[in-house]
Amino acid sequence: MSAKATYDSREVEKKWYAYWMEHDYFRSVPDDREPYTIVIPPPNVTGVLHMGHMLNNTIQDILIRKARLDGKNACWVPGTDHASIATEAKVVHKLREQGIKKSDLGREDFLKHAFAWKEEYGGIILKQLQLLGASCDWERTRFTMEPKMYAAVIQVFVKLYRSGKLYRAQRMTNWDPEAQTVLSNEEVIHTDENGNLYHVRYRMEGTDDTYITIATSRPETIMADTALAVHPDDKRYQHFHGRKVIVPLVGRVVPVIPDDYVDPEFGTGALKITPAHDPNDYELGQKYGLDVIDILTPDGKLNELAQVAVGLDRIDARTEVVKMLKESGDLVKIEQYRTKVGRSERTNAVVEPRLTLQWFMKMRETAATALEAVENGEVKFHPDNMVNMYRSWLNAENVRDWCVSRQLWWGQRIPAWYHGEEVYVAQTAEEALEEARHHHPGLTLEDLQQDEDVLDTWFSSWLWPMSVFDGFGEDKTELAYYYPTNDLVTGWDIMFFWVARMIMAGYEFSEDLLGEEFVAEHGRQPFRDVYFTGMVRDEKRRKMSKSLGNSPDALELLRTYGADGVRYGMLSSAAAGNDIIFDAPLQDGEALNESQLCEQGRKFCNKIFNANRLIQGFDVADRDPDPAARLATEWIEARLNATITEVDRMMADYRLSEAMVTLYRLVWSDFCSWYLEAIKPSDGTLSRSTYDAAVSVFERMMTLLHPFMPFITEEVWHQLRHRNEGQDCIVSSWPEAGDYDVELLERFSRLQDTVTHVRDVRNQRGISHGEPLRLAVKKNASTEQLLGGNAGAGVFLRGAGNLASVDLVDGAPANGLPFLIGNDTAYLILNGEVDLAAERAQTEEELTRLRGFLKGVEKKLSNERFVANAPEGVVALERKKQADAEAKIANLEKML
RNA sequence: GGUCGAUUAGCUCAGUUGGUUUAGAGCGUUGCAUUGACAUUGCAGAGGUCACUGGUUCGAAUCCAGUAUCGACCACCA
Repeated sequence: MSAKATYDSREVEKKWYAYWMEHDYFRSVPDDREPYTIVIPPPNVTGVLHMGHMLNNTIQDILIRKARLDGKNACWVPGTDHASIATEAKVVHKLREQGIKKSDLGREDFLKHAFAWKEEYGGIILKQLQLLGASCDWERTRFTMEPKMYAAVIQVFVKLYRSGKLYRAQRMTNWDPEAQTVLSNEEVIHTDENGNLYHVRYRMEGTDDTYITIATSRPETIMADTALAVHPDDKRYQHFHGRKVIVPLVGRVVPVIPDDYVDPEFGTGALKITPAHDPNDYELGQKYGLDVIDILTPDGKLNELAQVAVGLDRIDARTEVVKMLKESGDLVKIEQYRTKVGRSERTNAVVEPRLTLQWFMKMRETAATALEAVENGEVKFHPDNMVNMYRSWLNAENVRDWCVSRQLWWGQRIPAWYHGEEVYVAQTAEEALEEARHHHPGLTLEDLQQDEDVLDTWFSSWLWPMSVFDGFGEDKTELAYYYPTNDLVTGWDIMFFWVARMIMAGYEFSEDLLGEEFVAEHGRQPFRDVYFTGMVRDEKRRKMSKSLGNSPDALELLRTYGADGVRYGMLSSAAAGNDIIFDAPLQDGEALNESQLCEQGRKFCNKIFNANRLIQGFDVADRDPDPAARLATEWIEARLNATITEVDRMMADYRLSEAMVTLYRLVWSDFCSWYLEAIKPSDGTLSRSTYDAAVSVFERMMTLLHPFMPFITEEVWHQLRHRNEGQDCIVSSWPEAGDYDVELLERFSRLQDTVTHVRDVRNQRGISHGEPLRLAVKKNASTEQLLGGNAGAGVFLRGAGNLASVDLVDGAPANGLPFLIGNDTAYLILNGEVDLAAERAQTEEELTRLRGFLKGVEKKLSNERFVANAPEGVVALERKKQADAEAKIANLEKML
């Protein structure tokens, strides 16, 4: 037995993690067992562990450890994502600090820097996951930019191009002027921001004082205006139809177009049309054949076409243009206005609509397939109401083609080679050349120009469940064994980015890779179940993010509460899909928050640790068990089996949080508070059979708890039986739920109620627990069953309630305080006088409550339709309620 | 503007196809307890007309409709 009364998580965690690694317990290779597979949502290679990671990796670890205990071949594949724009932004930033500009470096040198950065910082997060206890197969660690995965991406691009799903087009796209790349719609975050609505007047051509006033939030783009628009029915502006107006500052003459796109209610009812810098205006421009005048440079400055404010950043240009408009008298007024501004998810730069030439993937058909997969249950969502969000993303009206090219260097370079206007898509330059030579026999490699752009990060992530098993390589053994994976655990915020696209990839490629026969048998889906975790938010319900600085230090948390404590804390408030609120630790502890839950987890570890110390401290002798211990042992076995049954059901339904809380109560309340107290011997010596039973129950509880709290359970598991190497909790078996005696559980709970009542009486009357009292129970068939025969019940009551005697009697004893055990009368005999009046009042209060209850039940039973329609069992139950209440009332009345 | 979700004890939340003695947990709170597992503790108590209004049903926290409040997501309103 350890001398310390406090559990030291750090030492234990370090020891067991190293031990598990040494024994290769996380390792998975294909064999005869049923596989159970999870692929990690690969964190950004330069990422640092935050609360969201802790939550979702805890859940994955619980699932994988449970599967391991179930005897499956559990395989959890870890890895990192190259996160093209996020990482490139970081590298650019770092280089800038060193005075190096990305453009001065060139692609190759830049990539050298990027890889150096990756070598230095990449994978820190994976080390941090180990501190959490994550039992990933680390030998399988993958990286989305490693050669094999790079090759898979290229292969897929070529295939999709050849099947006609990829195309290149000039489109209005979201441009990040800081990263100088295009963004997908999903990478743009729209938020409400304060802005101004500028009212600017345009003079009608050929007049001196006829003006039309428009409202715009972007005055700096008026130099790119190529028209004005008004609603055709708007009386105010009908005299402008067919006329031309003059754009202030630049003097361009542009037409006024009537179009019902314009909302006459908004602003002034007149709208400037700037096709180059607004998606809607672009549409209108297309419709009316307007010029597109792009006045912005790729880094968001005004170019020569703007004529004024040239060289200024668009933000500064706005100030300048407003000043100039003021001076020219064309600025009518400025209105305060709250507007949506789109910012880049990664750089936070204000996104500019910009006409660019990009690669797109056709989504309509693919999205329909992916939607179907979830609708028909081939992929199940937990919680299942997430399907609604998924549906709204993927339905034909909302889905748009996926812009897959990015103007970055850190990523898979698009395998397209150009010869003038011609495009050759192939795995390699040589293949592209070969193809090109069909048309131009004399070409050489120098004549072909590879696309400068790389692919969207998600264009590699969507292959993850297949590419981690080298599914695109020659050898399909691994893919055929592990695919489809079982569970995917991720936040709902990347449902479209990632989950949907993996499903698309699964349906798009699995048959190619594995064959018709395989997919007919196993399906095409990349995973069968998706567990959506909630977002971890702070106390103001803001999403935790580094930029807000509102995320607690994950490593500090692990140090303070231990991995088991943190895992407990993360999970205990995290029902699937629900956001969880995580506060920074509070000094006064007034409100419950997540770190308090971690504290609770830490206390739980300590409780387990001390329960083990108690058991280890018992002496054991070969003798008959104490009757109370025998009864308590039968009971705890039944409780354990009942709990396993419950927990099994919860785990199958992905109600992990509930399962853990159920086990918490079993350990703390049932096992420690009731069972251990019941078997605790007065002389410190336990019968062997009781000791063995206690150890056996404890051991099974440790296995049940192991997926949730792996370290403490492994530690105690070993100490309990002084186990040797190789006999380890992590690879033991999940306990089977045996049959249990419901009647026993019910009987024991009546005994517990009796004890509670005795303690309550002591509390109320200030009778110390040390003072023995006597209990007399009215003798009848039911109480004889409860207390007679098996002497254990009486001994148990005597011990737990400190009663000198427990007797079955016929009459009411003197100084007896009557109360009910179930429906039966009992008397607690005090050593002094009994305050009859107070007792009477209490009894009467109880009587009133019971009579009310009985009335309700009787009303129900007197309802003929209830008796006729309700199932037999329910009616019988109501009858029993009625009989019980009547018996209780009769007993109470007699007491009075 | 559209869609989805929430509203249960002071706080944070469970409540699994409507029915098990008239709702559960943790924390907080109140009272009592301290020399051998644990004060990172034990025992006990108080605390809820399940947002509101109607409806369906023999029966509703649970299903339906409406109202109120809050939240999330999507959407091109300059």
